[in-house]
Amino acid sequence: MNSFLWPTPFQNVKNINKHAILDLIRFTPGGISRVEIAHRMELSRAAVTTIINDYLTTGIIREAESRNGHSGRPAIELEINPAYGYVIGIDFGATHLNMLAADTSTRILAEVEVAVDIQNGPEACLAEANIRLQELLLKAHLELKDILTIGVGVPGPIVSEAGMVVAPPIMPGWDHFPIRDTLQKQWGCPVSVNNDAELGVLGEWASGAGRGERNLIYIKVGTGIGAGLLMDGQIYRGVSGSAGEIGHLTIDENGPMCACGNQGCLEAFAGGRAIALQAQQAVQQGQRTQLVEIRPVESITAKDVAAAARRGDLLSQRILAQAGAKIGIAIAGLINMFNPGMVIIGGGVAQTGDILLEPMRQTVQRRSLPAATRATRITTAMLGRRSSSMGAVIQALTITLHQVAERKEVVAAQVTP
Amino acid sequence: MNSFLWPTPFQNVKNINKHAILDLIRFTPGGISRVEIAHRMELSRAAVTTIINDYLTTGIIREAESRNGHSGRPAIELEINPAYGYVIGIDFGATHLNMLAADTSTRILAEVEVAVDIQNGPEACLAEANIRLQELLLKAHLELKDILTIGVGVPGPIVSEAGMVVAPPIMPGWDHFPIRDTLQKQWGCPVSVNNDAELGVLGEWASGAGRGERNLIYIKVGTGIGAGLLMDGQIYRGVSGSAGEIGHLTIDENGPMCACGNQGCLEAFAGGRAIALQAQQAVQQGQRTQLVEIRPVESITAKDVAAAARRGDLLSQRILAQAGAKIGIAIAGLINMFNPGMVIIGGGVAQTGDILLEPMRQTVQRRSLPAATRATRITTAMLGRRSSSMGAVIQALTITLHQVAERKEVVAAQVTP
DNA sequence: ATAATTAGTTAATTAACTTGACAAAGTCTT
DNA sequence: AAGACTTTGTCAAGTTAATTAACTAATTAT
Repeated sequence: MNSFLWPTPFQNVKNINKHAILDLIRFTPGGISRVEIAHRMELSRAAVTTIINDYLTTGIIREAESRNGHSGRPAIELEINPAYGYVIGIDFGATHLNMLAADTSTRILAEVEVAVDIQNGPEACLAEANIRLQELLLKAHLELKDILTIGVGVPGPIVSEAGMVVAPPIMPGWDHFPIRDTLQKQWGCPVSVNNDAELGVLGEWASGAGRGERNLIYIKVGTGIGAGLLMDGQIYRGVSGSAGEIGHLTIDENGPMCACGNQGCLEAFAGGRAIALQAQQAVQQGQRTQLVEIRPVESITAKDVAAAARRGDLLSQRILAQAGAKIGIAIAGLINMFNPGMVIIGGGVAQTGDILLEPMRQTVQRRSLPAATRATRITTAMLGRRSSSMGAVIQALTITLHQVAERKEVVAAQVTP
Repeated sequence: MNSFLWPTPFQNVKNINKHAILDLIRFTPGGISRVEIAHRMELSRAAVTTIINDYLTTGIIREAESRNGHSGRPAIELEINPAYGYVIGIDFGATHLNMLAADTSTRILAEVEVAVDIQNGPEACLAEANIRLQELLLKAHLELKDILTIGVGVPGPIVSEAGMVVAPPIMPGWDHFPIRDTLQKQWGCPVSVNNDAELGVLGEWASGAGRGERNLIYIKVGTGIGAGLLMDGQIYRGVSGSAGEIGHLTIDENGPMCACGNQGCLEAFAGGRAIALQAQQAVQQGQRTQLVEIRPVESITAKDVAAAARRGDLLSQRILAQAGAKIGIAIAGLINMFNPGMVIIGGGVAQTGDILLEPMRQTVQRRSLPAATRATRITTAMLGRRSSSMGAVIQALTITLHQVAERKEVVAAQVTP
């Protein structure tokens, strides 16, 4: 028997089984039958039947084709009804904006990705988001009134109750700006604002590389570096929402200055801006590289470095390899401390592939406890640049679907004979 | 509204409220009344009454004196009945063995502490534990048959279902030894084996410096260095039980060799054995220190260094300060990654006090994100060397009390008139 | 065609909880 | 000091989510 340990009294949540069954249906690819639900939840088939009938009448789930097993009556697979409604997932990166439109069954209907600098401040960025949302809706053949909920990700520490960021290192002008309230008023539907790395781990867990893994770390390597933590099946945020902020781990006390004010932070070694800066300095020093073609020197970006590295530019490859090794140090620490089942590397810089990942893996191997490393697989994000926006979709669906699940079914008035 | 997120179907646990109420009573100092329970659990007073009456008839709890508030009928405080029974908590350190006897209300009745080297292997250590248990029982005026459950802590990664350690870095000869089964046979009562740092965080949370804190890290600095993690009110072990094993974080790739085979591990800088080794080498090099008095040089221990430092020995102070700074690096990492509300420093070496702690605090301050550090208090263990054995007591009580709570109350047969 | 097997439903029962009334035990007001 | 007020705890009746056990439904195996 596993030991009990609920040091904190259980938060009062009604209809636990109803909600759990809904999630079981949502997150089981290919559908799941009533018996299987009963088995997995340790409930009677009768109990499952009544709950499922309730969901069927609301239209939130539907019966799919029955998959015939080996013998006996074939089971009817249950799945989320895609036609129930639609949601939007938005990811504000430091330099990009990614938007997805999805139906209730998490199928992507349309995507929009544009370059937007988050340093332009909240008003400009949210206005841009509004324009792009219209574009996305047009592509998906939807209207704003069809949208049930919108999930939003931003690259900074969130106070989720307030729907805003506090003291974000790479979002100047956004501190305490009421992101959720502004968008909710602008669009007239529920909006949920979350940290992008957190949404990344959610997205990869629900429909990416981390399916079924209860202890998962998603590392977003972009302009900033942050980690989203899924621990024992729950997203972990810490006491003030800044858990997983690994971008400002000190890697070398005598390292380069970081935007946060400290010295030798991981981000100052391996963040997108740091990679660009190193390349620019190398060009100015006259080192041999394909990057000299880019003018002015200050316009060289991490993307350029990645592209040059893929074309065989040695300097670019060396810069990325060094960045990978530094990230590896942080990951080794994460693995020793968290002992996760999987680490997923995502974000713009990570799309460089093995040039960054190979030195990273080597550093992890060399620096972490064999006992922990053996249990941990390290992969790249399956959803690529869509990890976080997909997480935002999942989050939006979670809100919508569980709200429906809470609603008591209105039974038609019975006429006494 | 907080977002739902139960990605994994809820584990089937019956009588959640019954168990939660029991824990609420256990972990509320000074008792708690029925109304207050109803309020905290969001249950009706009537529901609480029936559950409480059930517990009262089993004798697991009792009514204490009523505390009169301001007006109205005074509430009756409920508390665990100390006379319900007794448990034992045992902590195997690397060099010491600490045992506590406690009643059901966590009051300590007796303590035994002896020097035992864990390197003597399981048979010798468990035999020694048996001898000392008799001594403890004698002191507490108890007999073995009075003991309900025994909790045991060991300094290595545990497979809790199996009750044994796997690949422990500092427990030669213990790998896969059936600790729980051996002790259970030896003593004839349920035995629970857990990691010592894990028990440390439990002990400090329940009756030490970490009361009421849902996100807590306990760091045990002794021969080995390990952390126990309490996250969102639950002990976190990771996928293979090695979460919190910070002793083998790489601090400096070119640092001294560690017993684990890697180079520059935290333990190789700041563990008890490393501190002793540094002192021995300094003496051999003829450095000025009070430690020259100890002969042979090889017998100098970390305890000697701590004692000399307190007496003003500069070399010893420098060694400890350097160790503190290295531990600070690891703690800064923990704070950035976990964003805990509190970090508690315990274990033998930590009892040195400010000589170790001050440089540690400074390093943490310098190396971690202000946003996270501001939310984190850093303290020393309130229970001192008893953190883990107290945790073992708590764990033993958890098992016993919740077992009683599971039992259906046998209602006396009703006689129909 | 019949037996065996597995899936889902129905009706009766059970257990945990809520609701609302009420008794119990105090303080506060005049 | 008497009554008003307040708060705690209990009781009885009703509600709801679940179980149990029998039953129907739809398929494969013989």
